[in-house]
Amino acid sequence: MAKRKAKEIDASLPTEEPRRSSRRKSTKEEVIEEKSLTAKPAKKPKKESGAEAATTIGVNNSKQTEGKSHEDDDKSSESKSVAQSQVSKPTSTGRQYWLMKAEPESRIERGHDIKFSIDDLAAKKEPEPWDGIRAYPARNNLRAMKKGDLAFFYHSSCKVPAIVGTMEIVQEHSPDRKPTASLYPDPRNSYVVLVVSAHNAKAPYYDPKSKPEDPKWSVVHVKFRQKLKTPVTLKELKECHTTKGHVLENMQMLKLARLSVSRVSEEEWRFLTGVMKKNGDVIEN
DNA sequence: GCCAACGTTGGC
DNA sequence: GCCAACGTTGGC
Repeated sequence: MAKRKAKEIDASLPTEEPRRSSRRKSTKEEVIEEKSLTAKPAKKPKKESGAEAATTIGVNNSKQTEGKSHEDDDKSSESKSVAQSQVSKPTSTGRQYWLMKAEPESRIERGHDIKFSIDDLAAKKEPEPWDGIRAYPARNNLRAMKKGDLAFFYHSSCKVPAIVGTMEIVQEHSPDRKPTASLYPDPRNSYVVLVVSAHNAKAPYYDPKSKPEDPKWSVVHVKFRQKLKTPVTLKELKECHTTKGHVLENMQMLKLARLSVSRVSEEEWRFLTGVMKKNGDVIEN
């Protein structure tokens, strides 16, 4: 995310998380509490911490039925465009690896700044929900994540696109429909706090098709692990990718450039962490 | 169900 | 800001 994720396509079940799309009329979910804070507007784009929001505003949590399947994956329309997801082959350790993109520079999406960098993640004290994923393939990858999996944190849409750190999946997918609060600029020189969710038309990731009863988008919660002293740039990744027979020849994020949440094979993970070590970073693992 | 138009992502 | 890639939409 940033979880902005990008959009990917794919199918599978609903999870939740709103992002953009058409409009639906919002229902009561959007509670709006107004407080004028002089604070600054919300920060992270894609993700937003639910916890934080919840406390700020205790709003509808009532429904959250998250129980409903997390598994359904495909409802036809959702599954039609599938991304080629390489089937996940179990790794020797049983742990899976991923690469998740976020935008470290400010960018406004539906009136909301989506910026989210490795430093922003590092500053979090609580598990961070990775939200904003609005493409099925990416969402499917989120749903395939298991607690304990590791992921590279990638900075996209910035001067030097690169893998800049690592994080751990600490909570498997859940609907993105939890109430989350965001601050929106108000004409009166203050900010309005709204409960944001996929079902709120004013939310940056609003998606009219995501119904509370059947969450379409999901989030996973991640925890910061480390920030690289020396990022592994997209440029380097591409050089490997285009080298015949290279370990990164089939790396998903390079084949599907627009996929914001991609799978990293064990071999790719080892190769890349090896590069990081050569660069002088200590990779805990 | 096909496909052209359109929109978005994201590197450059 | 441009543009290529690619997903989505919507008419037929």
